[in-house]
Amino acid sequence: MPKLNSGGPDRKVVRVVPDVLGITREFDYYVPDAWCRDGRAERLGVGSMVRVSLAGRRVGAWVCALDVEPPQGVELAPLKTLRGIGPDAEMLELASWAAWRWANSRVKFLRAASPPSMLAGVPRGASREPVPCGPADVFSQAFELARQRGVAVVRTPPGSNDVSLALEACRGGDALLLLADSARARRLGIALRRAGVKIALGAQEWSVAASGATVVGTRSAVWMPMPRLSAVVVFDEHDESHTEQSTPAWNAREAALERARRRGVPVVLSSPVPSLEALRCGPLLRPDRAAERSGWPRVEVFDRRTEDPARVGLFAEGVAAVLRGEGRVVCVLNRRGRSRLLACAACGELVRTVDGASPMVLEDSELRSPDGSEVRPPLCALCGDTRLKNLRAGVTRAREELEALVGEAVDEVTASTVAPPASRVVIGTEAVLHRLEAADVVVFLDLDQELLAPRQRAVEQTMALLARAARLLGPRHSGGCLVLQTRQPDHEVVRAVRRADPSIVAVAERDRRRSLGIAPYGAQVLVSGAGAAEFIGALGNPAGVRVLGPSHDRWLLQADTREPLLDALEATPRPDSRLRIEVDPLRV
DNA sequence: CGGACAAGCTGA
DNA sequence: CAGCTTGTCCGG
Repeated sequence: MPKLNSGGPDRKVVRVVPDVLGITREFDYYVPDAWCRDGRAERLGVGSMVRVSLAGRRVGAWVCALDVEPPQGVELAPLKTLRGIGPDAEMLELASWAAWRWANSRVKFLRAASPPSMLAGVPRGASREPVPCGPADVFSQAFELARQRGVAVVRTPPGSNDVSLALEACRGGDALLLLADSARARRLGIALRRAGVKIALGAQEWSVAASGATVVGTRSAVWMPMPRLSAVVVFDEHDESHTEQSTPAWNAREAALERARRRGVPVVLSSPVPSLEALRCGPLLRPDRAAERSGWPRVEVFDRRTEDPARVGLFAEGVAAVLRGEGRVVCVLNRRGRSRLLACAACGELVRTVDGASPMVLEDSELRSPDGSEVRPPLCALCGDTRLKNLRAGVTRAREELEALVGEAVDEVTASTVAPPASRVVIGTEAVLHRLEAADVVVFLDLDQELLAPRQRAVEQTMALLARAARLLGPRHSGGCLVLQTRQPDHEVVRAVRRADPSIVAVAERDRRRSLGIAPYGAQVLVSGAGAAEFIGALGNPAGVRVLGPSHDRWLLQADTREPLLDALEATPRPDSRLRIEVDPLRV
């Protein structure tokens, strides 16, 4: 049978994915005869990166299949250039899955899985060095469980050592170690290298990873090649840094879980405050009560309701004594957004919705909830007094007050600050907790702002913030102190850190989210952008999917399970205008 | 994505 | 009906 379409008899034909956003199809090209003579055909394989001519222009492409049967009646073109090696078959498939999972282009994930600069080939991998065995502890138990069940969650006190868990993961093969920030990844990488583990640290060492190594890095490391992958650890799995902030807003924990499932290797998720998502994946291992307690700092709570309402300022009575002591003091005041917080000037009660979950603000002489569903006259729900006081003050104002209070210079740290703070006492937004390594006292000047933030995940985000503060403070015996200024001293978050028992929050949150049908007990997708209306129209009303909105030009899709929702998104044609689809949004 | 081409609008 | 805009299709 003559092959009219293959450019000649017995020509090798490969299938490629063009590196062009907006093209989802695959195309076939034949391998030029010259490549067969000079050995390039030998090097060509699934995952090779090439250049091809497509619709008259040169574009990059990934080879996704060899020796394919092209469709009849199509005149094939030759491959133009062999550029180097790229994502292997495993990662090509994972990228396809990720495209579905986060309702976005496969090309974006293939780019993430490609080397940062072209590589001709993979260096021969050295044989594995033996990794020293640690003592049988909670970490080895975690891996034993994970090997049986696929996934295990281990609750580690804040600031616990990454190295012993990492070494446990490296036993018996190459581990994928994902951390929430690059400084910590670098530190762990260096420690492992010292311990004799062959590692690839970050994307720059893509070729090392491809030759077989333990991979240490932040979220993007989940796309690194790992021919001998044997275990996965996600450190601080609850941390929002594991989620990419721009679209596609993929999450490294979820990607790692899927990658491990496909490879049949165990995953250990570690965190001082495990997410509900993690807790649903596998059994939880906890350190004993005494060990966990010793990992959290001492907590001091200032109940702001008990103060003279007429004189209540940013700093509680008595907190000054804590601030004037020795050592580094960090004050946290998140100033994000413009939302105000009102309290009764007579009794100190916060002005909030009936369910107590959100603050209400004064608009047109009426109190309104953030979603506008609740409106009432401007009086205190508890004592009926009409005098309401705005509790908000910005970081800059607070810094001046703080300087007056402690009688020394105070530096301010926000997300845009570059210079490291030099003063003993520092004030800032939560960015300050990311900027500093250690502190003796951390004061949350307005914990209620965090707890009452109009976000679905406000409670777990506050808990994560406190865990980060606890890391700065070090274990209990080091003498650090976590100070909380709040009008909700009985809130589950406050009880949880006081008792060093994150389960208190997990249980309360689990019940709340179950009853609301939100993640991880329900799937949510946020659709926005100029093309959103058109897209929602084209989506129609798929079975099991609830379409809410628009509110602020955004639609919220909800379903009991993720799969039918994602399948519906995949099947819906994209409009030409801008469209942002966020699966499992962190803020709704 | 970006080029090709078809269908639709405008002004003489 | 040339000359232009807008829309739809398709690429190997």
